[in-house]
Amino acid sequence: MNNDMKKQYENRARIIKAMAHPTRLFIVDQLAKAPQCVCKLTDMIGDDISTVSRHLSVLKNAGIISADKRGQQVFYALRVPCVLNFFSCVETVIKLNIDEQSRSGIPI
Amino acid sequence: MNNDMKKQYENRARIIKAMAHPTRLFIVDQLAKAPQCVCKLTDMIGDDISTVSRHLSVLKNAGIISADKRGQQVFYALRVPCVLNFFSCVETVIKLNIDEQSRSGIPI
DNA sequence: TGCGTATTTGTATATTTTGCCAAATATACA
DNA sequence: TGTATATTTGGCAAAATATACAAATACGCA
Repeated sequence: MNNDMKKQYENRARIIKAMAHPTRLFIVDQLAKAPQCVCKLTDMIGDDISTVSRHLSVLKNAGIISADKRGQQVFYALRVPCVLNFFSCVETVIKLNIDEQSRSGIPI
Repeated sequence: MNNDMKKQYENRARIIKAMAHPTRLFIVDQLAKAPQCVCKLTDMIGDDISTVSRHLSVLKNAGIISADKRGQQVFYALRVPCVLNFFSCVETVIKLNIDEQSRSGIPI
């Protein structure tokens, strides 16, 4: 693998890594419905607001969400809706795994 | 967020996390073309074979690829082709990021 | 200006992930 | 059986990530 290729895969991995956390997936799901402020998301998630803020900055740095300051509040919005397509594929994987498990789990 | 929801997002994150590494993205890309043995992938990647084997086991545990032993060799194959859809979306994000950067980078 | 609310950032700690070497395992074949 | 090849696994050190608390910052409003 040459250097350019390597960089390309690193860039891709950076985006996917930004999604690879339960809280951040939840955030993406919520922002798909409508932009939300940090406080509202924090209420829903239940972690410390500083933790939620950090998750938001990870998503923002990856370019997946955008921030919009309105008064004291910051509203985050989903910038790239196609990331929602990940979910259906992920569900497919999970379903396949469960099927396989039940198949191998029942001895004859 | 209740406990079931939390588990659901954890399960999803587990799958996505398995993809979130440059080497593993490369592997997925290669296996999309055809199943490959560990040694061939190791040649292409250039890391230690034990490292490649570990990456493969991460993908396998997530259910993204499958293993098939043929003689001394183990051939891995892509189990869920829909993960390839991730790439086009990721490229969209990267392109948007570059566009934005060039827009904000040029002062009037 | 001073206070209250919303958010981010500094810092410390705990946990997870990576990647290599060496050792173990599995298989083919002489 | 003994040897060579392919792969996985144990163990460890370095790096990255996650999380909370405290402190800093930003803003609106009295």
